[in-house]
Amino acid sequence: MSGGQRFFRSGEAAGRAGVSADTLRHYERRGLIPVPPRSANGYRIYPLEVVAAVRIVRRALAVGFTLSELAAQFRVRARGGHPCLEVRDLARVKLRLVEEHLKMMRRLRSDLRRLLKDWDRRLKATPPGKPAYLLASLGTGRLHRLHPQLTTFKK
Amino acid sequence: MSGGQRFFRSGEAAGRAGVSADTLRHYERRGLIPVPPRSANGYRIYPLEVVAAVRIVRRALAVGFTLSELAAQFRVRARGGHPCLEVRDLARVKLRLVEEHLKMMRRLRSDLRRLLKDWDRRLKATPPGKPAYLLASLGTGRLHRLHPQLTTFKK
DNA sequence: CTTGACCCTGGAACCGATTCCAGGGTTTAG
DNA sequence: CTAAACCCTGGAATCGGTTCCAGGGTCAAG
Repeated sequence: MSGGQRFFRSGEAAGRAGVSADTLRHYERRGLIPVPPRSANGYRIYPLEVVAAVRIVRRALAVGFTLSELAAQFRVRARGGHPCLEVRDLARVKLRLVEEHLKMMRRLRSDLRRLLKDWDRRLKATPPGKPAYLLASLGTGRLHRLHPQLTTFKK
Repeated sequence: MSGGQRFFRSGEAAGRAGVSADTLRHYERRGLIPVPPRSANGYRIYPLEVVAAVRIVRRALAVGFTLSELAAQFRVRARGGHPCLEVRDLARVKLRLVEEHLKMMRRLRSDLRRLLKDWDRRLKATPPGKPAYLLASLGTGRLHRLHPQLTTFKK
Protein backbone atom coordinates (compact mmCIF):
# COMPACT_ATOMS: atom_id res chain seq x y z
CA MET A 1 0.00 0.00 0.00
CA SER A 2 2.07 2.88 1.26
CA GLY A 3 3.87 3.15 -2.04
CA GLY A 4 6.98 5.27 -2.21
CA GLN A 5 5.87 8.67 -0.93
CA ARG A 6 7.60 11.02 -3.29
CA PHE A 7 8.95 14.32 -2.15
CA PHE A 8 10.15 17.27 -4.12
CA ARG A 9 12.19 20.33 -3.48
CA SER A 10 10.66 23.70 -4.09
CA GLY A 11 11.78 23.99 -7.69
CA GLU A 12 10.32 20.75 -8.89
CA ALA A 13 7.21 21.02 -6.73
CA ALA A 14 6.61 24.47 -8.15
CA GLY A 15 7.09 23.20 -11.68
CA ARG A 16 4.63 20.40 -11.14
CA ALA A 17 2.12 22.81 -9.65
CA GLY A 18 2.58 25.24 -12.50
CA VAL A 19 3.73 28.14 -10.37
CA SER A 20 7.05 29.59 -9.36
CA ALA A 21 8.95 28.59 -6.26
CA ASP A 22 8.43 32.13 -5.05
CA THR A 23 4.72 31.73 -5.35
CA LEU A 24 4.86 28.47 -3.44
CA ARG A 25 6.69 30.20 -0.64
CA HIS A 26 4.18 33.00 -0.78
CA TYR A 27 1.22 30.66 -0.47
CA GLU A 28 2.88 29.05 2.49
CA ARG A 29 3.42 32.41 4.16
CA ARG A 30 -0.23 33.27 3.62
CA GLY A 31 -1.45 29.98 4.98
CA LEU A 32 -2.86 28.66 1.72
CA ILE A 33 -0.92 25.44 1.55
CA PRO A 34 0.28 23.25 4.40
CA VAL A 35 3.68 24.06 5.82
CA PRO A 36 5.99 21.43 4.35
CA PRO A 37 8.57 19.60 6.43
CA ARG A 38 12.24 20.34 5.98
CA SER A 39 15.12 18.08 5.19
CA ALA A 40 18.29 18.08 7.28
CA ASN A 41 19.76 20.95 5.31
CA GLY A 42 16.73 23.13 5.82
CA TYR A 43 15.23 22.66 2.37
CA ARG A 44 11.48 22.34 2.08
CA ILE A 45 10.36 18.90 1.02
CA TYR A 46 6.95 18.94 -0.56
CA PRO A 47 4.72 15.93 -0.83
CA LEU A 48 2.96 15.44 -4.11
CA GLU A 49 -0.24 16.65 -2.47
CA VAL A 50 0.96 20.19 -2.66
CA VAL A 51 0.10 20.13 -6.33
CA ALA A 52 -3.55 19.53 -5.53
CA ALA A 53 -3.47 22.20 -2.85
CA VAL A 54 -2.06 24.71 -5.27
CA ARG A 55 -4.62 23.76 -7.85
CA ILE A 56 -7.39 24.52 -5.38
CA VAL A 57 -5.91 27.90 -4.69
CA ARG A 58 -5.41 28.70 -8.35
CA ARG A 59 -8.93 27.76 -9.27
CA ALA A 60 -10.38 29.67 -6.39
CA LEU A 61 -8.36 32.67 -7.52
CA ALA A 62 -9.52 32.11 -11.05
CA VAL A 63 -13.15 32.36 -10.03
CA GLY A 64 -12.56 35.53 -8.14
CA PHE A 65 -11.57 34.67 -4.60
CA THR A 66 -8.68 36.56 -3.08
CA LEU A 67 -5.80 35.04 -1.20
CA SER A 68 -7.01 36.69 1.97
CA GLU A 69 -10.50 35.28 1.65
CA LEU A 70 -9.11 31.84 1.06
CA ALA A 71 -6.73 32.14 3.96
CA ALA A 72 -9.61 33.17 6.21
CA GLN A 73 -11.64 30.14 5.18
CA PHE A 74 -8.71 27.85 5.71
CA ARG A 75 -8.15 29.29 9.14
CA VAL A 76 -11.75 28.68 10.09
CA ARG A 77 -11.53 25.12 8.91
CA ALA A 78 -8.26 24.60 10.74
CA ARG A 79 -10.11 25.53 13.93
CA GLY A 80 -12.71 22.89 13.20
CA GLY A 81 -15.29 25.19 11.63
CA HIS A 82 -17.36 24.46 8.55
CA PRO A 83 -17.14 27.57 6.40
CA CYS A 84 -18.85 25.98 3.44
CA LEU A 85 -21.96 28.13 3.59
CA GLU A 86 -19.89 31.28 3.69
CA VAL A 87 -17.77 30.04 0.86
CA ARG A 88 -20.85 29.44 -1.21
CA ASP A 89 -22.24 32.88 -0.43
CA LEU A 90 -18.94 34.44 -1.28
CA ALA A 91 -19.02 32.71 -4.63
CA ARG A 92 -22.47 34.14 -5.22
CA VAL A 93 -21.16 37.60 -4.57
CA LYS A 94 -18.35 36.93 -7.00
CA LEU A 95 -20.81 35.89 -9.63
CA ARG A 96 -22.75 39.07 -9.19
CA LEU A 97 -19.56 41.07 -9.48
CA VAL A 98 -18.63 39.25 -12.64
CA GLU A 99 -22.01 40.01 -14.13
CA GLU A 100 -21.71 43.67 -13.28
CA HIS A 101 -18.26 43.69 -14.70
CA LEU A 102 -19.49 42.09 -17.90
CA LYS A 103 -22.12 44.73 -18.29
CA MET A 104 -19.57 47.46 -18.01
CA MET A 105 -17.15 45.78 -20.35
CA ARG A 106 -19.85 45.50 -22.94
CA ARG A 107 -20.57 49.18 -22.67
CA LEU A 108 -16.90 49.88 -22.86
CA ARG A 109 -16.67 47.79 -26.00
CA SER A 110 -19.46 49.61 -27.71
CA ASP A 111 -18.00 52.94 -26.66
CA LEU A 112 -14.67 51.96 -28.09
CA ARG A 113 -16.19 50.76 -31.33
CA ARG A 114 -18.10 53.97 -31.74
CA LEU A 115 -15.02 55.95 -30.88
CA LEU A 116 -12.91 54.13 -33.43
CA LYS A 117 -15.49 54.56 -36.12
CA ASP A 118 -15.60 58.27 -35.39
CA TRP A 119 -11.85 58.58 -35.31
CA ASP A 120 -11.40 56.72 -38.57
CA ARG A 121 -13.89 59.07 -40.14
CA ARG A 122 -12.03 62.07 -38.80
CA LEU A 123 -8.71 60.75 -40.00
CA LYS A 124 -10.06 60.16 -43.48
CA ALA A 125 -11.40 63.71 -43.55
CA THR A 126 -8.11 65.19 -42.38
CA PRO A 127 -5.36 66.07 -44.85
CA PRO A 128 -2.24 63.99 -44.17
CA GLY A 129 0.23 65.74 -41.92
CA LYS A 130 -2.46 67.74 -40.23
CA PRO A 131 -3.66 67.05 -36.72
CA ALA A 132 -7.06 65.40 -36.37
CA TYR A 133 -7.55 66.22 -32.69
CA LEU A 134 -8.71 62.76 -31.83
CA LEU A 135 -8.14 63.05 -28.13
CA ALA A 136 -9.70 66.49 -28.05
CA SER A 137 -12.80 65.03 -29.65
CA LEU A 138 -13.23 62.89 -26.58
CA GLY A 139 -14.37 65.95 -24.72
CA THR A 140 -17.43 66.48 -26.85
CA GLY A 141 -18.96 63.17 -27.82
CA ARG A 142 -21.62 61.58 -25.69
CA LEU A 143 -20.16 58.28 -24.65
CA HIS A 144 -21.94 56.27 -22.08
CA ARG A 145 -21.75 57.15 -18.46
CA LEU A 146 -18.18 57.05 -17.34
CA HIS A 147 -17.00 53.76 -15.95
CA PRO A 148 -13.45 54.46 -15.00
CA GLN A 149 -11.17 52.41 -12.85
CA LEU A 150 -12.63 49.20 -14.06
CA THR A 151 -10.21 48.90 -16.85
CA THR A 152 -7.23 47.25 -15.36
CA PHE A 153 -5.89 45.11 -18.14
CA LYS A 154 -3.33 43.03 -16.40
CA LYS A 155 -1.00 40.89 -18.44
CA MET B 1 -16.44 89.30 -26.84
CA SER B 2 -13.83 88.54 -24.18
CA GLY B 3 -16.52 88.12 -21.54
CA GLY B 4 -15.35 87.86 -17.96
CA GLN B 5 -12.85 85.01 -17.98
CA ARG B 6 -13.74 83.10 -14.85
CA PHE B 7 -11.12 81.47 -12.68
CA PHE B 8 -11.46 78.98 -9.89
CA ARG B 9 -9.33 77.74 -7.08
CA SER B 10 -8.52 74.07 -6.88
CA GLY B 11 -11.50 73.12 -4.78
CA GLU B 12 -14.14 74.59 -7.01
CA ALA B 13 -12.39 73.64 -10.22
CA ALA B 14 -12.17 70.09 -8.97
CA GLY B 15 -15.82 70.08 -8.07
CA ARG B 16 -16.80 71.33 -11.49
CA ALA B 17 -14.63 68.72 -13.13
CA GLY B 18 -16.05 65.97 -10.96
CA VAL B 19 -12.78 64.96 -9.40
CA SER B 20 -10.93 65.74 -6.19
CA ALA B 21 -8.45 68.55 -5.82
CA ASP B 22 -5.85 65.88 -5.20
CA THR B 23 -6.62 64.31 -8.53
CA LEU B 24 -6.35 67.66 -10.24
CA ARG B 25 -2.94 68.15 -8.74
CA HIS B 26 -2.02 64.64 -9.79
CA TYR B 27 -3.03 65.22 -13.39
CA GLU B 28 -0.96 68.35 -13.42
CA ARG B 29 2.05 66.50 -12.09
CA ARG B 30 1.65 63.89 -14.78
CA GLY B 31 1.29 66.44 -17.53
CA LEU B 32 -2.34 65.66 -18.36
CA ILE B 33 -3.74 69.13 -17.90
CA PRO B 34 -2.07 72.48 -18.52
CA VAL B 35 -0.16 73.96 -15.64
CA PRO B 36 -2.44 76.66 -14.24
CA PRO B 37 -1.16 80.11 -13.31
CA ARG B 38 -0.89 81.10 -9.70
CA SER B 39 -2.34 84.02 -7.85
CA ALA B 40 -0.19 86.25 -5.66
CA ASN B 41 -0.52 83.96 -2.66
CA GLY B 42 0.61 80.91 -4.60
CA TYR B 43 -2.83 79.39 -5.11
CA ARG B 44 -3.55 77.75 -8.45
CA ILE B 45 -6.13 79.60 -10.49
CA TYR B 46 -7.82 77.39 -13.01
CA PRO B 47 -9.60 78.65 -16.10
CA LEU B 48 -12.90 76.99 -16.90
CA GLU B 49 -11.18 75.07 -19.68
CA VAL B 50 -9.67 72.74 -17.16
CA VAL B 51 -13.05 71.07 -16.90
CA ALA B 52 -12.92 70.08 -20.55
CA ALA B 53 -9.34 68.93 -20.18
CA VAL B 54 -10.25 66.74 -17.25
CA ARG B 55 -13.18 65.33 -19.15
CA ILE B 56 -10.90 64.29 -21.95
CA VAL B 57 -8.63 62.54 -19.53
CA ARG B 58 -11.50 60.83 -17.74
CA ARG B 59 -13.03 59.56 -20.91
CA ALA B 60 -9.73 58.38 -22.26
CA LEU B 61 -9.23 56.53 -18.99
CA ALA B 62 -12.71 55.14 -19.24
CA VAL B 63 -12.00 53.59 -22.62
CA GLY B 64 -8.84 52.00 -21.40
CA PHE B 65 -5.97 54.42 -21.85
CA THR B 66 -3.53 54.81 -19.00
CA LEU B 67 -2.32 58.07 -17.58
CA SER B 68 1.15 57.32 -18.89
CA GLU B 69 -0.05 56.71 -22.41
CA LEU B 70 -2.01 59.92 -22.39
CA ALA B 71 0.91 61.84 -21.00
CA ALA B 72 3.13 60.46 -23.75
CA GLN B 73 0.68 61.56 -26.43
CA PHE B 74 0.37 64.99 -24.91
CA ARG B 75 4.13 65.33 -24.81
CA VAL B 76 4.39 64.46 -28.49
CA ARG B 77 1.78 67.01 -29.35
CA ALA B 78 3.43 69.63 -27.20
CA ARG B 79 6.53 69.16 -29.34
CA GLY B 80 4.50 69.79 -32.46
CA GLY B 81 3.89 66.15 -33.37
CA HIS B 82 0.64 64.67 -34.63
CA PRO B 83 0.14 61.50 -32.60
CA CYS B 84 -3.35 60.92 -33.89
CA LEU B 85 -2.52 57.78 -35.82
CA GLU B 86 -0.81 56.27 -32.84
CA VAL B 87 -3.72 57.23 -30.65
CA ARG B 88 -6.09 55.51 -33.01
CA ASP B 89 -3.94 52.38 -33.10
CA LEU B 90 -3.72 52.38 -29.35
CA ALA B 91 -7.49 52.51 -29.17
CA ARG B 92 -7.64 49.52 -31.49
CA VAL B 93 -5.38 47.61 -29.18
CA LYS B 94 -7.60 48.56 -26.29
CA LEU B 95 -10.63 47.30 -28.13
CA ARG B 96 -8.92 43.99 -28.76
CA LEU B 97 -8.01 43.78 -25.10
CA VAL B 98 -11.56 44.49 -24.08
CA GLU B 99 -12.82 41.76 -26.36
CA GLU B 100 -10.36 39.28 -24.96
CA HIS B 101 -11.31 40.34 -21.51
CA LEU B 102 -14.96 39.87 -22.30
CA LYS B 103 -14.32 36.37 -23.51
CA MET B 104 -12.59 35.49 -20.31
CA MET B 105 -15.22 37.06 -18.16
CA ARG B 106 -17.88 35.05 -19.91
CA ARG B 107 -15.97 31.88 -19.26
CA LEU B 108 -15.51 32.94 -15.70
CA ARG B 109 -19.22 33.52 -15.38
CA SER B 110 -20.12 30.11 -16.70
CA ASP B 111 -17.51 28.51 -14.48
CA LEU B 112 -18.94 30.29 -11.48
CA ARG B 113 -22.47 29.30 -12.35
CA ARG B 114 -21.48 25.71 -12.76
CA LEU B 115 -19.55 25.84 -9.54
CA LEU B 116 -22.47 27.28 -7.63
CA LYS B 117 -24.84 24.70 -8.99
CA ASP B 118 -22.44 21.97 -7.95
CA TRP B 119 -21.92 23.45 -4.52
CA ASP B 120 -25.62 23.86 -3.90
CA ARG B 121 -26.08 20.24 -4.82
CA ARG B 122 -23.32 19.21 -2.44
CA LEU B 123 -24.74 21.32 0.36
CA LYS B 124 -28.16 19.81 -0.09
CA ALA B 125 -26.67 16.34 0.05
CA THR B 126 -24.67 17.09 3.18
CA PRO B 127 -26.16 16.67 6.64
CA PRO B 128 -26.28 19.98 8.48
CA GLY B 129 -23.27 20.59 10.66
CA LYS B 130 -21.08 18.40 8.51
CA PRO B 131 -18.43 19.79 6.19
CA ALA B 132 -19.20 19.71 2.49
CA TYR B 133 -15.63 20.27 1.31
CA LEU B 134 -16.61 22.86 -1.23
CA LEU B 135 -13.18 24.32 -1.64
CA ALA B 136 -11.61 20.90 -1.80
CA SER B 137 -13.96 20.03 -4.62
CA LEU B 138 -12.32 22.76 -6.64
CA GLY B 139 -9.32 20.52 -7.06
CA THR B 140 -11.20 17.84 -8.95
CA GLY B 141 -13.75 19.44 -11.23
CA ARG B 142 -12.89 20.26 -14.79
CA LEU B 143 -13.41 23.97 -14.99
CA HIS B 144 -12.26 25.79 -18.03
CA ARG B 145 -8.64 26.61 -18.57
CA LEU B 146 -7.40 28.73 -15.77
CA HIS B 147 -7.67 32.43 -16.27
CA PRO B 148 -6.15 33.85 -13.18
CA GLN B 149 -5.06 37.36 -12.50
CA LEU B 150 -7.74 38.79 -14.65
CA THR B 151 -10.11 39.09 -11.83
CA THR B 152 -9.30 42.36 -10.23
CA PHE B 153 -12.64 43.63 -9.08
CA LYS B 154 -11.84 47.12 -8.09
CA LYS B 155 -14.41 49.16 -6.20
C1' DC C 1 -7.74 87.12 18.04
C1' DT C 2 -9.55 82.92 17.12
C1' DT C 3 -11.83 79.50 14.53
C1' DG C 4 -12.59 77.11 10.48
C1' DA C 5 -12.22 76.47 5.67
C1' DC C 6 -9.39 76.60 2.22
C1' DC C 7 -4.69 76.15 -0.08
C1' DC C 8 0.41 74.67 -0.54
C1' DT C 9 4.34 70.86 -0.79
C1' DG C 10 6.54 66.20 -1.80
C1' DG C 11 6.29 61.87 -0.56
C1' DA C 12 4.05 57.74 1.09
C1' DA C 13 -0.03 54.55 1.53
C1' DC C 14 -3.39 51.89 -0.61
C1' DC C 15 -5.24 47.66 -3.18
C1' DG C 16 -3.38 42.14 -4.51
C1' DA C 17 -0.72 38.73 -6.44
C1' DT C 18 3.54 38.05 -7.84
C1' DT C 19 8.31 38.82 -8.46
C1' DC C 20 12.75 40.40 -7.22
C1' DC C 21 16.62 41.39 -4.26
C1' DA C 22 21.01 40.67 -1.54
C1' DG C 23 23.69 37.97 1.08
C1' DG C 24 24.39 33.51 2.18
C1' DG C 25 24.34 28.10 2.18
C1' DT C 26 24.12 23.28 -0.47
C1' DT C 27 24.29 20.09 -4.00
C1' DT C 28 25.74 18.07 -8.18
C1' DA C 29 28.18 17.25 -12.36
C1' DG C 30 32.67 17.70 -14.58
C1' DC D 1 38.19 21.76 -6.73
C1' DT D 2 35.09 24.52 -9.12
C1' DA D 3 31.27 26.27 -11.50
C1' DA D 4 26.50 26.00 -12.19
C1' DA D 5 22.31 25.42 -10.39
C1' DC D 6 19.67 25.03 -6.68
C1' DC D 7 17.89 26.49 -1.93
C1' DC D 8 17.28 29.73 2.24
C1' DT D 9 15.58 34.40 4.47
C1' DG D 10 12.59 38.70 5.03
C1' DG D 11 11.63 42.65 3.05
C1' DA D 12 10.93 45.58 -0.89
C1' DA D 13 9.39 46.43 -5.64
C1' DT D 14 5.98 46.12 -9.20
C1' DC D 15 1.65 47.68 -11.68
C1' DG D 16 -1.97 52.39 -11.82
C1' DG D 17 -4.88 55.66 -10.17
C1' DT D 18 -6.19 57.83 -6.30
C1' DT D 19 -5.97 59.27 -1.75
C1' DC D 20 -3.75 60.57 2.43
C1' DC D 21 -0.30 62.64 5.33
C1' DA D 22 2.29 66.24 8.12
C1' DG D 23 3.78 70.61 8.57
C1' DG D 24 2.85 74.92 7.03
C1' DG D 25 0.48 79.26 4.75
C1' DT D 26 -3.90 82.38 3.68
C1' DC D 27 -8.04 84.39 4.37
C1' DA D 28 -12.77 85.39 5.73
C1' DA D 29 -16.31 85.78 9.36
C1' DG D 30 -17.31 86.52 14.16
